[in-house]
Amino acid sequence: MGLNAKEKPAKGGNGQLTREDWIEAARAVLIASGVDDIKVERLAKQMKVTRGSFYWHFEDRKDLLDALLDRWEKQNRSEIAQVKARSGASGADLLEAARIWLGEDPDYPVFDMSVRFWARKDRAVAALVHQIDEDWITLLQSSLDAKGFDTLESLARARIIYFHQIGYNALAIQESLEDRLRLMPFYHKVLVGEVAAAELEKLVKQVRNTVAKSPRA
Amino acid sequence: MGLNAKEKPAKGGNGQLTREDWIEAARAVLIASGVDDIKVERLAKQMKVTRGSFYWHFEDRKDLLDALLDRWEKQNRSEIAQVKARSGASGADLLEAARIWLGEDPDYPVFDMSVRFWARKDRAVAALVHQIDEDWITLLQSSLDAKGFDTLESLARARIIYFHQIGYNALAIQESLEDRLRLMPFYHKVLVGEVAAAELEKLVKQVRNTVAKSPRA
DNA sequence: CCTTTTCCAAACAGAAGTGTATGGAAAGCA
DNA sequence: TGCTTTCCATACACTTCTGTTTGGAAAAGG
Repeated sequence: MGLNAKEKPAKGGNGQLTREDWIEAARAVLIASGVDDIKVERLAKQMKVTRGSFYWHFEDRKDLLDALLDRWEKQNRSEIAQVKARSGASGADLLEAARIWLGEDPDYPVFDMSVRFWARKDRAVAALVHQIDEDWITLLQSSLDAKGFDTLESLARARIIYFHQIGYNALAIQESLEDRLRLMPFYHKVLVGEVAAAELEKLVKQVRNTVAKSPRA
Repeated sequence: MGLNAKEKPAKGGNGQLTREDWIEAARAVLIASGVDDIKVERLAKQMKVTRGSFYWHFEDRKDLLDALLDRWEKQNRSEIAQVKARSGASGADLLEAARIWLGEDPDYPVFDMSVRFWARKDRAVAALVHQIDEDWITLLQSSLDAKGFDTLESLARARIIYFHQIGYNALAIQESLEDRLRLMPFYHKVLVGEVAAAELEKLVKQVRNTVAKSPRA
């Protein structure tokens, strides 16, 4: 019920559907209601074609899901790389991570959670997710190491930061960005143990700009 | 595939199946693979009866799911009440919460996450989950208030603690209890800002006992 | 012992979904 | 223009799931 009517015709340029079109539609369903609701038949109906089209672009349903997972992996690796790249000797990695988690793709948190839940039913997905998690935590830990914490405390703090973010995504909290930004100084104080008022101020402004450019639905 | 063979006959005492038997089986499936995999037919096959039995005990599939959700709610409310009850003027609420989250039911975290994901497809579930979350956070915040933090910082800390726990559950991390207990002093230091070595030591012992009594599968 | 309940089996009706085989239009190329 | 490749429609076979109906065995009550 709801969006069974006319979606955007999309159609990758001319009148034809591309592989990407299918993946994008599947991603939307994954975000909206989870892997199990990704049905070839529904997607076809939604895109106003028959399943014949799908089975030309894809081997089978699993082929589509693999492509979707691949997308998630690429996005995460890209983000990790961005954080690594943008944080030089300044040691501002945490703020860079915050920028990613707060701004960018508005419905990425839900996408992420959907993949995490999907992982419970698929060993391969689970392995990939776990690997990405390790990379994130290691990145955060090394950043905290550079700040002077000893190894074990760095690990504890890195995990708190990362788990907190995942937990926040899991709760799918609907709060205004302003409310969340208001709490950020406290978050930073607790998690990193210092204030860094100037850098925080800069971050908040940047996040506001990013969000302004990609308004919510 | 896998557990299609002979489960425990269960059968609530004599040879008959009870409503609880069905709910328990459904809970197992929910934990293993999510709501969408709770199928009347599969449950019946697993319990070696026909669906005729199910439709005698339950109105329909939704009736079963409602019962399952009710179970989750009761368990959470009970836990919140326990934490409230056991923490008197000592202000040790956080450690009480930790005891609950670490010890008790070994696969509760997964149960919890399953419900959270289920909430994405069902407004009623979402509302209930959100309400429980609010209760937990409020409880934690009031505890931190009592420790002397001002209101806004208490909220930030409460959320970090709670989100961290949920995030930990979401990642479904397979680490030994020992490893996690080893990090606890750091967690406590970061999240609460003090050490409390004595109380922590007591908690760790109690958790070990609790787990020893209910061994993992 | 006879009659209700209680609990489940069996069979029916129907929806929704996957994958395959085949044909056909329309664009691309020669 | 004729041929081939690209992309999709149509139809078929099969599986899985829900919910209903009806009947029957077996315990419970009288």
